[in-house]
Amino acid sequence: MATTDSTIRPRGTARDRILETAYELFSRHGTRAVGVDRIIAECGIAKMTLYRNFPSKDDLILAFLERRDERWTRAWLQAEAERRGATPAERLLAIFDTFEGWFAEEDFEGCSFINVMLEVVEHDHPVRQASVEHLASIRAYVRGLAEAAGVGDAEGFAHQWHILMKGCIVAAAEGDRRAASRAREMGALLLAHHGVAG
Amino acid sequence: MATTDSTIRPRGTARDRILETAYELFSRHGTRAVGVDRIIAECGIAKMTLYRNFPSKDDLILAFLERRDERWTRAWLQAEAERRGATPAERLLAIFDTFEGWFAEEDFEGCSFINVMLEVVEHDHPVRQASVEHLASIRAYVRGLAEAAGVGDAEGFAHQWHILMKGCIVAAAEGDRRAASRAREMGALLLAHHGVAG
DNA sequence: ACCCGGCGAGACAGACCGGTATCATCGCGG
DNA sequence: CCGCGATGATACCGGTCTGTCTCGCCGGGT
Repeated sequence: MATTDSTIRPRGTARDRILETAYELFSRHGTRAVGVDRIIAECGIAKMTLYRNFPSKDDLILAFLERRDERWTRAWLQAEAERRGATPAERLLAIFDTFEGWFAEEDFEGCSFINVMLEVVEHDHPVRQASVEHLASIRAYVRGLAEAAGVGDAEGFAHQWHILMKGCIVAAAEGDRRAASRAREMGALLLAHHGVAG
Repeated sequence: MATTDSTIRPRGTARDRILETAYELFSRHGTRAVGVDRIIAECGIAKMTLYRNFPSKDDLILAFLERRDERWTRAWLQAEAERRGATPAERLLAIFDTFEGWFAEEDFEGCSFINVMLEVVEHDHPVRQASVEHLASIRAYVRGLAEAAGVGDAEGFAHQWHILMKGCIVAAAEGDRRAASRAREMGALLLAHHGVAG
């Protein structure tokens, strides 16, 4: 193998430790509020090591968004939806059941894709574009479920479902602890409107 | 009158010119992206004059949010809803018709209350709290319309309606130009579910 | 044995930020 | 006519940010 785990390094490569720390800090406090100095201080790594692995802070943010997609979107949200629901319609509604527990967490951090998209004001900035693309990939998952549920206009349905998701996430950030069930109720109405049995 | 308009000052008091410039810049580019240096440069006013009228930048942001409430929420959104709709239910739906034109604007700036709330991470920061309160005042207006429309749980209805509003604003920021009509359709479903004739 | 590359530590540069201090000027009221 | 308060212009201060540079260490392959 290339590298053994018996090295002095506590866990994984330097790059991975940096990305792991950045993930924690960026997701909890935002990418603008966290500086590179804090990241290197909290994972005990040299600044040059960070800049050798990531040419700029923006590149680190892009890697963070990618990891957020892997963990939050796929390994958590999609996995929970599939675990909780058997049919496509059940899985769509299970998204909001999953959100309910998420919103109740002590340190609810919100949706990083929305947060980053809104805090980067330049319309053609790569970090903003990446956030928009990651949001689109969430919507693509919803669209897949809608198609499997037999919804006619799956694309339009996915956009509407995503509006419910984003709206209740913002409401939760605002302090509404029942935002998930409120959105779920509207989701059920939307499913019924498309002739899907709830 | 206290002051004549024949003074050298082009328009209004210094405080008002500062707030006017800050309103334009903050609403279009965000409060963090715009520094006080840019504000004073663009309205041709001395820095000390700004700090004599507003003790700190945060105070200026609070005044900006107040003006945003006056202009955007009351003078624009509520006025448009009342102009376009005759009945409470029509006025609720007219919110999304009004949004449609807003989203289509070249320099669509999004909802400043959402933007500021999400960019200020400290939970007890006065600027964040003010944003949350301004959002609540929008919801209170929706609640009033819901009560007038004869909705049973007007408070819960208002929270749901507000989720649709916030969700489609975020979707519009993402680039979805049909976000308003998508939300309007769900609004009609919600009204029908509460037994209100659409 | 030796060197070399990755690494930690920290100083440093250059830019920008919010906020303060100074000084000349100008309008207006007494 | 004189003085005073508000203003404009500008320099300045301390802090923070991203990103660069240097130095010394250490471990592993040849």
